[in-house]
Amino acid sequence: MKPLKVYNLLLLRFGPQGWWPVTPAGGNAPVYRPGKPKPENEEQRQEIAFGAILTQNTAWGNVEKAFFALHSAGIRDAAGLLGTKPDFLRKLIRPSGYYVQKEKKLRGFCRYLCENYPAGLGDWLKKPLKPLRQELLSLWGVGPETADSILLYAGGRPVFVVDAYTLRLAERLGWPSGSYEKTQDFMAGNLPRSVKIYNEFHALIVRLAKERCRKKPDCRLCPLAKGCKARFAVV
DNA sequence: TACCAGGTCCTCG
DNA sequence: CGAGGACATGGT
Repeated sequence: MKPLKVYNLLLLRFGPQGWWPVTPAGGNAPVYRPGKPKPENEEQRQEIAFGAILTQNTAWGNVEKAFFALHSAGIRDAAGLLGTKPDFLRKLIRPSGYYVQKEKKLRGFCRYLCENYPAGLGDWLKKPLKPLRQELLSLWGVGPETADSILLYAGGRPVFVVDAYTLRLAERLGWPSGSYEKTQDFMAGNLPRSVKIYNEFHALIVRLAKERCRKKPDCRLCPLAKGCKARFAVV
């Protein structure tokens, strides 16, 4: 089964997912927003970048708790974050796990942003794609998935995001799955170069992986069962 | 209780 | 390179 077919089946079954969730003006928790695929302002772009770091190998619900604490403390952007002391910031983001590492990652990202792109993340993310991605990857704590999530969801750049779910699905469907890059190249090579599709597809894969294509897959009612190698698996 | 979650870094061989 | 371990909280 080809990627575009899978995309259409998932979209048919689940509908638009409204990624990436961001906190509305005045709110204190991120919400999904189907129909509005772009961040509306600089604050939201930065929140997406923070979320991309905080959600590393972590359940999103725990990231939401961290955002709630950050927002309750009045921290909504890089400048605010840089105004905190390490110990205090660690406490705020503690529910998201790996809080000693993540405090460093967030602060490092914010420091780099403020020092090199005072006009903001939106400005930074307009640079030419290839070197821009390399620049993100050069930051400590920003790996391929985090960089690509920032590029796609905060920057609206055409980069397909691969995650653990995508690799698992690729494996089960018989797509290239050995490494991040192999799966990413395959997806990019078999889909229109569309930010809309990259955005929605990744979100739909996460939805499918949580609902059906778990580590122990439950293939009953899976919209992809018909063309999948693992189709006989049941909880 | 044990396993898992929208990874990344470091160290070895 | 690539495999293996460390990093950590909260939900089921």
